[in-house]
Amino acid sequence: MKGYIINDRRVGHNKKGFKVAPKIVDKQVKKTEILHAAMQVFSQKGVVKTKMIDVAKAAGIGKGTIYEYFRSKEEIFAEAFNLMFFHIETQLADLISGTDNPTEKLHKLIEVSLKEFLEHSGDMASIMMDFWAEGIRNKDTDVINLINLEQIYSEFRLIIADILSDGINKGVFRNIDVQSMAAIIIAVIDGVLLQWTINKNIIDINKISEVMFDTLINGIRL
Amino acid sequence: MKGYIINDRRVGHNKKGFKVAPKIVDKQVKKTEILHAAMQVFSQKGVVKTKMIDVAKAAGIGKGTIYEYFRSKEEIFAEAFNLMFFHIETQLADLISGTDNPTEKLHKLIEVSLKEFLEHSGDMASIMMDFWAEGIRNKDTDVINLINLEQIYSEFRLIIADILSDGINKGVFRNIDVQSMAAIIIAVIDGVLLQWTINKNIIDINKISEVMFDTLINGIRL
Amino acid sequence: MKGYIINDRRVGHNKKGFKVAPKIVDKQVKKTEILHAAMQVFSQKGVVKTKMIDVAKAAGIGKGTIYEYFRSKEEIFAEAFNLMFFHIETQLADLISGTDNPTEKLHKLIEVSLKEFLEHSGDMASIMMDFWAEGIRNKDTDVINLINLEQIYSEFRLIIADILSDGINKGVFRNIDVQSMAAIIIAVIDGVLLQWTINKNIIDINKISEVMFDTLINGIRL
Amino acid sequence: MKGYIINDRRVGHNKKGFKVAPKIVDKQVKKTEILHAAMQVFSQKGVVKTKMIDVAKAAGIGKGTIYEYFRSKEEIFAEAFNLMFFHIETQLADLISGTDNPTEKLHKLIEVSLKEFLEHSGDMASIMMDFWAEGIRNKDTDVINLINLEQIYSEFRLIIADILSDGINKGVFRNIDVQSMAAIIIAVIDGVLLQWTINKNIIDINKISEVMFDTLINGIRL
DNA sequence: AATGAATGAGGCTTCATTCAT
DNA sequence: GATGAATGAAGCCTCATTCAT
Repeated sequence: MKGYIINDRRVGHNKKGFKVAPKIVDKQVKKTEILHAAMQVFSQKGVVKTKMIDVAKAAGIGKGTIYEYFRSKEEIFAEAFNLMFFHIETQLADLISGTDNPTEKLHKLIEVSLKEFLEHSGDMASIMMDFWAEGIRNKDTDVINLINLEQIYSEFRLIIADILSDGINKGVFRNIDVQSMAAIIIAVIDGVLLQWTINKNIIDINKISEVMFDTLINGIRL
Repeated sequence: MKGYIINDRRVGHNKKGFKVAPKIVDKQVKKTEILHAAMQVFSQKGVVKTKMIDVAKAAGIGKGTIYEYFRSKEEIFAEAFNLMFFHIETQLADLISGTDNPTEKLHKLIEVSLKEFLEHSGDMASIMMDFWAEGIRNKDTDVINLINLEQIYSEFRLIIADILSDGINKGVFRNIDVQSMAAIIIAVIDGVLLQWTINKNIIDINKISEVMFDTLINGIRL
Repeated sequence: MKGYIINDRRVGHNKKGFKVAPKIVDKQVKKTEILHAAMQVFSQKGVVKTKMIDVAKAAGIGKGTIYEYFRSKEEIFAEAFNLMFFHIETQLADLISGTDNPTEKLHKLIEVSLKEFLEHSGDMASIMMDFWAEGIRNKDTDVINLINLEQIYSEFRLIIADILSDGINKGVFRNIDVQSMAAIIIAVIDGVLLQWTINKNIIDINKISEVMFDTLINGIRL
Repeated sequence: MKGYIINDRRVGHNKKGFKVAPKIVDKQVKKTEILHAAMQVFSQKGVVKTKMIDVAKAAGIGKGTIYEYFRSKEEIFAEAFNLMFFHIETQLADLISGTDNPTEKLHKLIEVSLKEFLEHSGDMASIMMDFWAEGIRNKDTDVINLINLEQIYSEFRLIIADILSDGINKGVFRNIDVQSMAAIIIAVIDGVLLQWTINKNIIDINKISEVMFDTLINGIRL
């Protein structure tokens, strides 16, 4: 984890040599406020259609003020992107750490990623889809330095691969290719979120979640 | 001759019956040419970053000429989108119709969608991801009338649900919820394509395809 | 009169020395056809909003064909403009020549210009207003060479001034400034046509025509 | 300082109560500045030929700045149009209110509308003609909502009809149709302005003004 | 530090005119 | 002669970013 969020709150020094930390903390707080406002707007209008003035209004500040905290629109996007995935990763790590049972971990993983996630933070799913779309689009441009979809997915795959390896070692799962299986599990989750984004009414997340877990476990258990 | 298409059904007659000499251009063919040029550019720069002038240059025509064939940038996008999914659907239908065995059908479905598809039309995957991203982004705007992601996904789900129902009836698959399972199968394919788009080197499509099919069949067979 | 319409139908010669008049007549005829088609469209859409393709369609010919007969859109406009005023001038001259009585002449002038004119060629009024508007707008541009609003108005004033002078000589009218009075009479007619163009329902041409003539005669009679 | 207007009521407060330093620009004043610049250009090039960049240059600002004050080119036109007629109406009302004598009122009306008006604001006449031409052309389009030539003329007719009715009641004018006469009086003024616009040298406004008033009074007095 | 007025590069689209057939 | 496909100059407008206050 690159530590995008919990990062360099450097302690500054004024001309007279005294330490001045508070100001910098304030800056960080306000930056996060703007970020949250931006995410709010992103989820409503999509990244491309979101204008700087929209973000400013949502944050209750002036348009120019944004540039005190971010270099560009792209940077806002990138930081929001990273903030979101940091949240998700943290949430997942927490839930998974609640048990030692690999099957249980997978169950939680799917449940949290789909059911809980959608029910409690539906908006987030929309933003994620949008970030994701934007991430794809920008895979060959400058933003590549700011948002690293590749790294994020690698990390997710690693987490899941670990669970699977653990399950295999414990004799719960059969000896599958954990790298591929990890990719597949992430794929299903992403794919379902996508379909849900397209039409929230047709996709019955509860049923799908259940069927997915059943099939998965049936498919990989020893 | 900037690649005009010459064909034989072009000699028109004016009101007085005299032969006239209209330019020998099949509008439909040229339209398709432009569409292919556009898709080429889309796959390289992404839809949003593709400018009309880019499409024009790629098609070897003038900027204004595009508007002889398309009303707007959005229309080009929508038609390219539909063209692509028409191709995919046709391809899938063809392959699936080659056998009566539901298991075999699923195998082909996955293989074509992933392995074959990527190997033989890698660019298409990139465009599809991009279209898809764009489709999500525009789900609440005017484009909704031109590209209907919702309908396309419904059709895909239907095709797969039919295979599954057939398998259940034939006693090959256990009695799963076919709607959910269909959504899940599509989800995996989409999700894997996504990861592949993000990093083509890490995702081993052959392995994944195999693991996916194994797990799926293991998971749903009676 | 510059003779815009009745002009140089030159007799051409082909390579072998034989006279070939017919072709040239045809050209003139077709040119006039296009002109009439153009005027039709002008009256419906206004000059600026009329596109070459509109004129072509109205004339039942191809877009490019227009350029066989006219150098530019502006030339079409100018020739249509002149054609129209030539018609009007001819009509007026005809009517006025029907009597020797100056009062009668003024009566006819007003009646033809307003009542008859509007009743029988309402469309023409619209075009005229539009031509006129366009003439004003282009008073400082190239078109000045093609349409000469200035000359046309001078000619109109001359016709009316002659009637007035005649009336003064005959002891029917008092000794007014005929130049000014001529300008005024034209002004009323133009101004009423304008108001009629703006709202055809409110302006009662019959009443106005009557009141105008009464007031005028009352105002200038000896 | 490109001609910013500085005034004293500009110190704003943000949510937290701190003073902020907004640019010292009175939006309304600047809007009017742009409007005047636009009218300047309109009078020189005509409305249609006036481009946004022309207006920007004339106002000494950037192209984009215009859009901070006006939604579109059409809106600039409409507001300039209304501003102009507001000026005229105000001027007329002022002058007419200076006396109770209907004859005197008509005299002033004509004199102001022609002589004074032209002498002191010659440019305005050109713009008015142009606005007017544009108003005619756009009588069937969207602009109808912004500039209402119809309503403006109705108001003018009403003002004049009132004067005439007053004169008739006072036994100064004979019992003419006031509606028609009002239309006619406006018509003469418009028509004379038109001819003056076409050729400023030939039209002797002083003489015409005098002749017009004489003839009118002669024509309508009891 | 905060602001929003100002800006101009850049994009889409229109349409008069050209020209190969 | 007739045609309409092709074109690109030109125009309106958007919006991220700058910067004076």
